[in-house]
Amino acid sequence: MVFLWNNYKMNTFTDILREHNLKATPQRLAILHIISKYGHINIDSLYNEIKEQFSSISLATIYKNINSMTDEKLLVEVKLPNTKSVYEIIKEGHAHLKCEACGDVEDRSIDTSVFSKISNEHHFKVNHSDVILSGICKNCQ
Amino acid sequence: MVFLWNNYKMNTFTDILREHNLKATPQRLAILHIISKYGHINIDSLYNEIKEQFSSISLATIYKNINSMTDEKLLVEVKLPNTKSVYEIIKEGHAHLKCEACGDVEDRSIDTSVFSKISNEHHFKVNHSDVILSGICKNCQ
DNA sequence: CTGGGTGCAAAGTATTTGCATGAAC
DNA sequence: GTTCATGCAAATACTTTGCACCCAG
Repeated sequence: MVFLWNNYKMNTFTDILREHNLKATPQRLAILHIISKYGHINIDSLYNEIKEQFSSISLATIYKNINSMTDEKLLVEVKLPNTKSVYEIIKEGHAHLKCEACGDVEDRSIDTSVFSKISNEHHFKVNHSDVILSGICKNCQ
Repeated sequence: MVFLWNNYKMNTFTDILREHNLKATPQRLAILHIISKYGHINIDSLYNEIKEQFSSISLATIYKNINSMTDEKLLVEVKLPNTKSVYEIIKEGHAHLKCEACGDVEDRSIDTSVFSKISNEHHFKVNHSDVILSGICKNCQ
């Protein structure tokens, strides 16, 4: 699914924001657009990219919005080893493959049966899983 | 394996530090002792606990040591959702179960075949895995 | 119109750095 | 004796907050 900077998708993000009790401001739409363009992004890169459209946007606005969207479960923070966190639009169960050479992060679907197994064996009710595999990607090998 | 504050174990940590090109200072031995006592700990708790033995220890010393021991692959940082990172002595493949109610973090061994599968299918050479399952632990249910 | 959002500047937190002294080996 | 570690204070980096103004609904 590719998100484009057009009316159809802007309306989609508008709707999504409203469903999450957030007003659809141009800054928020731009944040969502950029995140969906890259899949996941860190605060600094997001700030740099969004400044091209909103030259006077404040870093505080970025932080406030990332936090409110995260609180409303629209975004999720992915904490990565040896790098800054990235943020992405929430979606279900996938692993992150982080290349230690080029820094690139890919999403991969994952068989979650291991987790339900742990869940059952240890009577631990799993609500959310974070799986990050660090290594060397295909291109860098 | 239980680590105790006795000569045997202190010598062990002394050796481990030297094997990692680090001098075995009392502060470092205390840090390792405390980490092994709890399994994993965040910077603030570590600082508070270590002050009981070294009342004048500096936070900078904690940071420097955690960083050097992490650089030398003696410790590893575990980044957790919605909480500060904890540090633990490096050991192989285990998942972290983090209780969203009481905040406790448990280690569980994990079947890594899923990861080798991803590895093979996507030609990604996995060096390290971080698996964090967030949910509700047995006691808090 | 009303409530929430934005941008700025300032305040907080967290982490790192420089340097003189001191300890490990 | 050398080299590296410690502890302090200062610097830097990162994130949040307060407030006046503004815009989405």
